[in-house]
Amino acid sequence: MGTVPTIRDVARSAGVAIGTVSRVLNGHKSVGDEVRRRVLTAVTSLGYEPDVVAQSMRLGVTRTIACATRDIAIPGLGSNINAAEEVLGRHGYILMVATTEGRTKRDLELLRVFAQRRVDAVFIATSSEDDPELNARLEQMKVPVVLMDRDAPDSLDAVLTDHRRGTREAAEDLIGLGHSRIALLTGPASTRPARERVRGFEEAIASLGRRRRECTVRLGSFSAEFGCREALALLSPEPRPTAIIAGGMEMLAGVLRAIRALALRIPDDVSLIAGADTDLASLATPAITIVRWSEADVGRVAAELLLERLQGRRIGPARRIVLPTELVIRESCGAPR
Amino acid sequence: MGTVPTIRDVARSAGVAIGTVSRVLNGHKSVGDEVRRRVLTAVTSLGYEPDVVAQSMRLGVTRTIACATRDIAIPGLGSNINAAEEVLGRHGYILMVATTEGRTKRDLELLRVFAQRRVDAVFIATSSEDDPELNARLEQMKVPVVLMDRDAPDSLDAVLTDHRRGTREAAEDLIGLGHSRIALLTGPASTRPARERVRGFEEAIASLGRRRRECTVRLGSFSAEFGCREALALLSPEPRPTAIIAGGMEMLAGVLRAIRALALRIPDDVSLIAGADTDLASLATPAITIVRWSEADVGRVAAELLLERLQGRRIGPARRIVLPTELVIRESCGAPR
DNA sequence: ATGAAAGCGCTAACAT
DNA sequence: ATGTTAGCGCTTTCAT
Repeated sequence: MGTVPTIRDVARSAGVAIGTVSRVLNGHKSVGDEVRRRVLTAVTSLGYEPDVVAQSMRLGVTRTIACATRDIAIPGLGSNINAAEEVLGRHGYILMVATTEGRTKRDLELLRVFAQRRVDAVFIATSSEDDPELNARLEQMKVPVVLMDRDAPDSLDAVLTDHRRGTREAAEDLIGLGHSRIALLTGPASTRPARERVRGFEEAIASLGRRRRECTVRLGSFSAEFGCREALALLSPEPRPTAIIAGGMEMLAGVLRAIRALALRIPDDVSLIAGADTDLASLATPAITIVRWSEADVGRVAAELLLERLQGRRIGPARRIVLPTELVIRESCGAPR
Repeated sequence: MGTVPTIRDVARSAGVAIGTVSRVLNGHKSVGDEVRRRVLTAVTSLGYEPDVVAQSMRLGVTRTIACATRDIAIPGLGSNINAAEEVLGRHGYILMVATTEGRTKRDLELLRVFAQRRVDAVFIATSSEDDPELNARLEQMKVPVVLMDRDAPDSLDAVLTDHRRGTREAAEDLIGLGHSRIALLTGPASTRPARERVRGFEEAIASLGRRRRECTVRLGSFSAEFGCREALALLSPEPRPTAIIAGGMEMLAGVLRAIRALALRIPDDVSLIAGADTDLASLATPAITIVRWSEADVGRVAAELLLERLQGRRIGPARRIVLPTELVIRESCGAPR
């Protein structure tokens, strides 16, 4: 038999009706011991595996969850997806992943693909929070959606990180050290992490009074390239910032490259605080002070929110869960010269 | 209408038969312009999205590809999956991902899940290549399988990396510098990358003559923890190795931690060469000499092999594609003291 | 306790 | 050019 066996083959081989096979496989009580045994024997001898596609069709659920992010290779995102996959997997769900490359068009395209594939839920870090069409489509989804580090549209569940507090504490630390020419580099204003970082930054530099004008904010992209380019532009001409906050998971590498290229010393020439706890941050010389949070927790919590919705344990309005950040002081900050 | 519209709803709304709707949607020529227009209007006004589950059931293909690896958060693996997802996505396939945590039991479990879900193909970096049951199941898969950096069972397509050459060149470089007490740290012998590194290493140290006995090989795990533990054990007692090759993508971080903990200097006290090109390797102080290869290429090539099989462009025997490595000399190696 | 049959949404073969 | 229908593999309702 060169073909994949179906429930019908099992039934024939066991000499029972297909309904009975189904009952055995799904653990229904009302099946005779002798019949059950025969069915199970047939199953193993044929190497039968139930067709999940057919089950999905019949049951109306796919036990599949979709996940869309900018790029899986970004340090923290792997941990995030890993963690989510782990809890989802324990409940029989499987993860479908796709990347958006930060293009809103691609978000829209993926939402459509996910709908067509009848996934049971989606979690997504959208490319932009202020695209009206994307927001509308997000709200029109027929399945639960959990936003990761995004808070619009606000009708959806979201798992957030307290970047505002993290950045505020980072800036306060720098100010405490005597800095006033501080630069914040982060992603596009259309994403919450960037906006929140700016808010936290502004809250902190308010204490600088009129000297706060010496501070700079550069928004644009979370990429290392952006970090490198902007740091280069910022640090080349005098007077240059005496401290930089690299607000994003990938950005540290870029900023570090710029600092090396200019042969600047940390923290003597420039103090540096990075977002995200990576091997690079902890093992760079000097070790880099960071705003730490757990992307694995984000993934885990997102998966749990999803499960609550899927299991009907929760039907109320959207929830937002804000996960904490922590400033980890290392050796990359000192007093300005 | 609170429910998801089906092709039947579209047909009713457009006043045609469902077969006609199907034909319009699938771009068959023999449909009148007027009718086509009516159908399309109905589709958009109802917000109809074809049910891919039903299509899969009917057509017998899911346009879904499964991917199993130890851990998505490992630096290179994200790039690998990213690249694969990108080429697969262009052809209408979507990726399902799952992690094995390096446990063979989990590989087996996933193979079964993938079979039940009727994925069209799978690519996998197995946890072990010498588990007879796993190998048997791999060969029994009814769909194309591509191995990533594994070469058993040999009836399957595989995309490999030339770790042997990479490690040989690394060791030769070290020997050229005057080292003879060289240690190689890498993963379990049940995986090809570890075995190949050992081969390359032994080829290189053969030139050492009887002094080759001073060299050490430690196999066990690709994890940073293993790297740290082994490096600690190796470097603590005298006489210690004068050079270490960290053979794995995650291992550099662990070895670096150990070296820091022992307050050793690179390259004065110990020379170091790492596998995989990470931000950490290029931005550490001193910058770390590495064996470079492209995980993104591995993912891309694997995806292309899969597509060839899926599109029937290839039916022959298994192919193995070996991707090159390159030794990138930086500042972490010097003459032994 | 078990069998028979309907039906999930779709495509393609067969009619007309 | 378009309508009708079988059937993909399964679960579940309805009989018996």
